[in-house]
Order: sequence, then C-alpha cells, then structure tokens
Amino acid sequence: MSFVKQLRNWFQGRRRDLPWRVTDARGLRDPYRTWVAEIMLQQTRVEAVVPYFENFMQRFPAVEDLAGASEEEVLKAWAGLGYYRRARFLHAAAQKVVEDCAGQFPSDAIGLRELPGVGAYTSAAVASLAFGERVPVVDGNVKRVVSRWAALELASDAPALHRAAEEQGALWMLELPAGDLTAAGELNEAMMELGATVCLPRNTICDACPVADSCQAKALGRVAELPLAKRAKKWVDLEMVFLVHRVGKRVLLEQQAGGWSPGLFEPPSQIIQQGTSQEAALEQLSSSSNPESHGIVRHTITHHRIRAHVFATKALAQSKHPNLRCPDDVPLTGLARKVLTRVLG
DNA sequence: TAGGCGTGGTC
DNA sequence: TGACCAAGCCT
Repeated sequence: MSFVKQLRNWFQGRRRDLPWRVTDARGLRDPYRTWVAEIMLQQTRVEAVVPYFENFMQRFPAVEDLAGASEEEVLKAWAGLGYYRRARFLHAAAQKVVEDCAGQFPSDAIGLRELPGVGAYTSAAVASLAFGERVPVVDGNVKRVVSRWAALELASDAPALHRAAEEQGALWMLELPAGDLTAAGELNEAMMELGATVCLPRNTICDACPVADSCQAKALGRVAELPLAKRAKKWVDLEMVFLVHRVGKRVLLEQQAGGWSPGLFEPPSQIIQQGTSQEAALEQLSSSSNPESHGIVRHTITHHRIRAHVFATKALAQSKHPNLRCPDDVPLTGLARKVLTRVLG
C-alpha cells in the first residue's frame, strides 16, 4: 500500500473528536470556524485551544460578530492564550472579510494569504479543509515526519527542510483520488496528527506508525537523530549593575551612543567584568551614599543573557543635572523599562 | 533573515 | 530548575 493510503486509513480510524472538526454534507468545514481554530493552534497545543475555541464560538458565532466586536472584547476572549498579536490580526481580518468580501472568505490559499495573520501554513490549512484545495500544509509536525521518512540530513528549522516538505507534500497530493473534496484536508490533518501523536520529537512510538515500513530513518536506526538539532544559540551571559538616581519624578537617563539600542535611553550602568565585584562596578556609577538594592532583573537581547543588579538612590549631588528626565518622555530600551519598573513600580 | 512574540508542558 | 518545545507570522 502507498504512503498516502496507509496514512489515510490510519487517520480515519483514530481521528480525535475536536470541536472544529465539524463537516457539512460534502465533508467540508465552515471556513470561519476552521480559520479561527487554525490561528489559535499556531504554536499552541490542542488541549489548550479547545476551551478557548468553544468560548470564542459562543461569543462570536460568525465572522460578522467578530468584525463588529471591539478589540477589547476580542482580546478579552483571547486572554491567556498568548501571542496576542494573533487576536488583533484575527479581528482585523474579520473586518476585512466582512467589508471587502461581503462576509465570504477567499476560497483558495492565495486569496486567504492576503488576510492579516494568515501565512503559508494557515492559508493551506483553511483552503484544504474548508474548500478542498489540494495544497500541502507544512508545520513543525509535517517537517519532522518528512525529515524522518526521507532521512533528510537537515535541521528542524532549516529553510531547505521546509521546501522539501512542501515538495513531498505536493507529490502526495497528486496520489489522491480525483473528485474527492475531503481528501486534501484529510491528508494534511493526518500528517499533523501523525506528528503530534506518534512521530514525536522525543520518545517516538514507531510501533504505532502506519508508515514505519517505508521510513528511511527507521531503517537506518536514526529516528532519534532526525531532524538534526538546530544550532544552539551561543549565549553570552552578562552581569550588569544599574543605578537609578531619582529626583522627584525624574530620573537620570543617558542616551546610548552605540550598543544595542543607539539613541535610546537607559539609567547609568556598568558591566561587571570577570574577576571584579559588584561593589566596584557600583562605585564607578556613584560616589554618593549607600544606594538601595532592588534585586535583579533579567533581560535577553540578541545573543546576550543579562542579569542586571538594580540599585537606586535619591541623593543626587546637584539636582539641576541636565540628564534628569521623566521616563515617560524619552524612548527607553526594554532593559531600562524593566529596571525602572523595578524601582518605580 | 533572525528575532520577537506568551503560555503551559516536559524532562 | 531551567532549557526546550508546540498546528506560525511579521518585520
């Protein structure tokens, strides 16, 4: 039996009963529900999505309800799911569908791709599941399955693996029986279901795999190695001291000349060099009396992991210092915001 | 194109 | 415990 037939047979026997897997008489799904589910599922586990999806559908049963809601209402229904930009895009896309398309979703992947927040994955998922279009989806699951099945020596985040999965998926689409509107969506979901329940990142369950007999990685005993690990970030750990001079509501802020955020403002800081002490670094910043410790804030920027020791003092020698600013008046770096929040609340 | 975005689960 | 991951997208 072919890969496609084996996979479809397997999936038909064990597809999970999920609230967005509701089909009409033709076996197709409602595009609105499908779209909302796929956006929610981005980088988010099925179990986490289910209650949010059901609540969302109750609150916004149709695309017109979503388009007519306020952004605050939408964000409230999204609160806790994370990646909140998804909710704003979802809201904007609903308004676009209602205003520009009379409430009708574009019926192919190319058209769907025009909606904000809808990328290569989501457009293919909705097009295949709601419209029967024969386009392959490529997500993390599909890439893992393909990389093992074909024993590709590629990292999980390599663009070449994404392309290979797309090409292989397009070939599998060609094997589907003509005239079957449900086949493409079913194959796409079967690939993802295989990756999510059997062909796992770790502890892969090859005994339960319907295509183990044609899997190259299994034949080579390399399932656990593929896809190759993405190159680990070379983190540089940095220890810093920040001193926040306060005079009333104003704070001493220095504009960055270079560094990570040229032009932005931060309180004076000092990197604690290897072999030197926090106290020594602090003395570089202030000759004034005992600064008060406000603990440590952590921040990550590019490949640096920063632990910043935060100190504050109200005793500034001359209160007419030119660099005294209201923090709200100047652009602050992300790290400066964290430091100031720690001191000022 | 590499990094940022949120949260919860796993080891 | 912290690092890493999970149905991506945008800039």
